[in-house]
Amino acid sequence: MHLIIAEKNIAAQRIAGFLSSSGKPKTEKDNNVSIYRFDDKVALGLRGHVVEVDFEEGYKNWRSETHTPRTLIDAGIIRKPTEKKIVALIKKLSKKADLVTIATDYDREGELIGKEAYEIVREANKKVPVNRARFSAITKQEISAAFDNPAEIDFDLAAAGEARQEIDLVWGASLTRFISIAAKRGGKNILSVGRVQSPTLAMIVDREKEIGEFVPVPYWMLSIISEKDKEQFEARHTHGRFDLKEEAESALSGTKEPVEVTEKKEGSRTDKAPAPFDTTGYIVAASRLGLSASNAMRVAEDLYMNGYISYPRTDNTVYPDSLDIKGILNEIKKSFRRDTEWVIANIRDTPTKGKKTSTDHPPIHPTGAAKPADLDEKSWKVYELIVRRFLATLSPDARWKTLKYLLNAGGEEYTSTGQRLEYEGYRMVYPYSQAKEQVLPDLSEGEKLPLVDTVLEEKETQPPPRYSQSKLIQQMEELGLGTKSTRHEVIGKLISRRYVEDNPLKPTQVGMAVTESLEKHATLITKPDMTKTIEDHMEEIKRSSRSKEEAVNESRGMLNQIFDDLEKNEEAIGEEIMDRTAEERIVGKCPVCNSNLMIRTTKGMAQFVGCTNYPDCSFNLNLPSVQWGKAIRDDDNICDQHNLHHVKLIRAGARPWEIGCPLCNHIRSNIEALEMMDSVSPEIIRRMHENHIYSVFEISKLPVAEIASKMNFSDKQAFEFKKEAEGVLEELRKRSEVKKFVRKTIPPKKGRSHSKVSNGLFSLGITDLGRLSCANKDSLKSLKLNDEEAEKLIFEAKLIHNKGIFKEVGIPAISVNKYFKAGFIGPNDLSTTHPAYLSYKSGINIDTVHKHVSIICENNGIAPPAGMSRKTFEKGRTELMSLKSFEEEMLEKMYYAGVLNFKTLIEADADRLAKITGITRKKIMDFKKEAENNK
DNA sequence: GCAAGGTC
Repeated sequence: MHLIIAEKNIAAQRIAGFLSSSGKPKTEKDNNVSIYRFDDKVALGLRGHVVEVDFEEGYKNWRSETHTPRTLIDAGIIRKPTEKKIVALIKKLSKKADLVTIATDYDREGELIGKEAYEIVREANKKVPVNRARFSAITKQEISAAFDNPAEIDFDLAAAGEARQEIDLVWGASLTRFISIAAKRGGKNILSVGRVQSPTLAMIVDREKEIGEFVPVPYWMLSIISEKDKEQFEARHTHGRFDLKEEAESALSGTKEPVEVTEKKEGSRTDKAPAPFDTTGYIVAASRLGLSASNAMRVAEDLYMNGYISYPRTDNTVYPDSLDIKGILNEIKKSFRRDTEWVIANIRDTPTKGKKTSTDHPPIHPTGAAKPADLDEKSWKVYELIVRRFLATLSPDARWKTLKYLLNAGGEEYTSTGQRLEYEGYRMVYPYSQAKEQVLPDLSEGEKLPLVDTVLEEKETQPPPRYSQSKLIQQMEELGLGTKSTRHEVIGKLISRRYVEDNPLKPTQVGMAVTESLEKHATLITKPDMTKTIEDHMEEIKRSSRSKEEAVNESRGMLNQIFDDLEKNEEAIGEEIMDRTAEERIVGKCPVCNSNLMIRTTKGMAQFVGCTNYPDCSFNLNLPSVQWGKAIRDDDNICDQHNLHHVKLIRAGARPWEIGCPLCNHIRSNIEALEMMDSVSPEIIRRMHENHIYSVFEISKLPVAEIASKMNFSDKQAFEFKKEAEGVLEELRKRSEVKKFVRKTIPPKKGRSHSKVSNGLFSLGITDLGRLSCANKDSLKSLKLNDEEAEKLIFEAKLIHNKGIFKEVGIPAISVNKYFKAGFIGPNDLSTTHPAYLSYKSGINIDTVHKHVSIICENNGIAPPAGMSRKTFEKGRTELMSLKSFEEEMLEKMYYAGVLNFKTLIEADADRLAKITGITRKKIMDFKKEAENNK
């Protein structure tokens, strides 16, 4: 059997299709991995890398005393499977194989992925021959050729890839750990460092600095408006930019009618049809359609998976000769008939070419016809873009006619340029670039025209713009940072680490602080040059003029030197970062003491804005807890009234929640509770706010004397005011108990949210669990609860409420639970049931039961039943059990009826006892007689 | 818990 291993499932499927004699391989699933069988061959797809590098055992703990971040540099490196099912399947199939062909992508990483598969094959089968098929596109022609002329795995090329992996791991992991620990950050807040991400972040930080340091310089532009045959046109002064206003003004005053045409230049310009799409080119074009880099890649991936376009991750901008361009045109003609026919009729000699050729995949092009109805709106826009780009690369260049006039007005020289599309060319089918026609009237040299207007504009030089995602990706590509598949992910990583934010990209304080620390102490990792060096070394490894070990060890040496410096400065680095990031949490000045107000989080989940002068100043403002998102300062918005930065809560996968000004928010969220206090009026609220008191809670915490002086109250008034606040707090506490209870007890339904039910209860006057526990079932109908739910709500409330009462009088929770379990859920159940029965049912011994019953009775003003010792109780039980034909289960019934020994049996009324216990009167009479005799 | 690189 011949085993064929491709880089991914789809590739395996298509390769099998091209190689099979019938054209229809048999698809099977083995442990959820697809395999394709045909002609005694099996094709199987990997999922890219199926193993990953990691450190050997013993380096898991970040804060280990012995295995510090530095020790990672020389730690042993292992490779461990990440796709266990695929690895197992390869082993299983290898055992039966008599030939294995590695058919991974034709690039360095593909060679490494292939070598990984080779190692797995070898583990299971030492002898089977393994060869390598190389192809640049999965077309019938290339695949057949590759399998007809198989080659060998290039182990040197794979080793080059391994060197890259090991260097990235060692640098990334050791520096990430070091800087995170120095800045005391863990969990989700770690500070990551890497060969690609750190230089990328540095680019964004550098740009931000340039913008910050930019000093705008004013300049002046002068132009005139003239006309011919009522058609106006504009001309600019040939001096261009005037740096001095006086010069511009003197040129303006020198400008006089008539405007004379001194020169006319006509020409033409070729407007080249665009090159085929590689990944970067595609992302840039898609961003003009409003797609972010990661969205663009996701949509393209989806189109690829459905067979509409070719593989979207490619560095190639030159169509390979094997590409069946006519075939593709025929296919897309189904969806773009007119455009395709035009292209076929006007096709250029050879398709356009870009600057980059590579062996991995062809440029992105359509592979199948889609109709708008097959795709969602966004996918269709992208598909159309890719089809039109493909058509454009086969279309003739466009041509523009250009026209330039030189004009003289009173000795001042002006110029006007125009252009007109002479031949549309590729623009017929590719309407995405917005070059505009600029039409000028037809003038001849020597012609004199009127001066309609003059325009003197003051302008300013502009700072460079922040990077957009697509611009950054282009820049990364230029510097060799990342790959076609990872560049957009790197940006995502910087955002999720909170190093950068917004679009265009802006660094945060954390991003800047980390970059500056690294630039100071580990410059190498912040520069694109590191990637270049690694590339050079990889090239040498590939040519076997350097060994992998040599390259990795050289890199380790450099990293060790860096750590000499880092470890010396660990404390300073940590403090620098922590100081800088603290700044990001300051929202403004404390209205009480004018210190800084800062966003803080307690050890639990609570977040608030508090004064940095605490405990001397206790001013603080509540924020929603972390579960709603992490509170961060909104740099762009400041409250007009309180002069504080707005705050927003950010949470992965959710839109930011704009809290607005934290003080306004605090006032807003406390006003309702304040208004529950009878003595609160708008005037009182005004006085409170003046003294920075905003909530009922704050009133309850203030000393009476302070309330009196701040609010201008008498001591008695202040005392009452505080008491009232405490009352409201208690009321609120009970309400929140009810809310919590409702959430726990009743499942939410459409139109009946938890808060609707709670608020409904409040409006019925049911504001605590006690009231709910004795509510009428029917009165809850208005809350859209069915009978069963209303009953449940009341019953559960009773349980909780009564538990509270039991607890209050001093019955321990363990006993209460036993009573509840036995079905005694209220104080009345205890006071009206015989202690013997209570004890029997609950399993609590009689002394204890008696104590509990006495407590309840005392509290209700009832005389407690006579006491009974455990010994007496047990003796009575033995007596009853000794009766002839007395059965165990009768005990329960007797206890229930208050019969617990011979004495009480003899005293009991036989008829009543028979009725309660359901035991026949005759039997009871027998028992009574026997008891009498044995007394 | 860390990188960058594949792929989903």
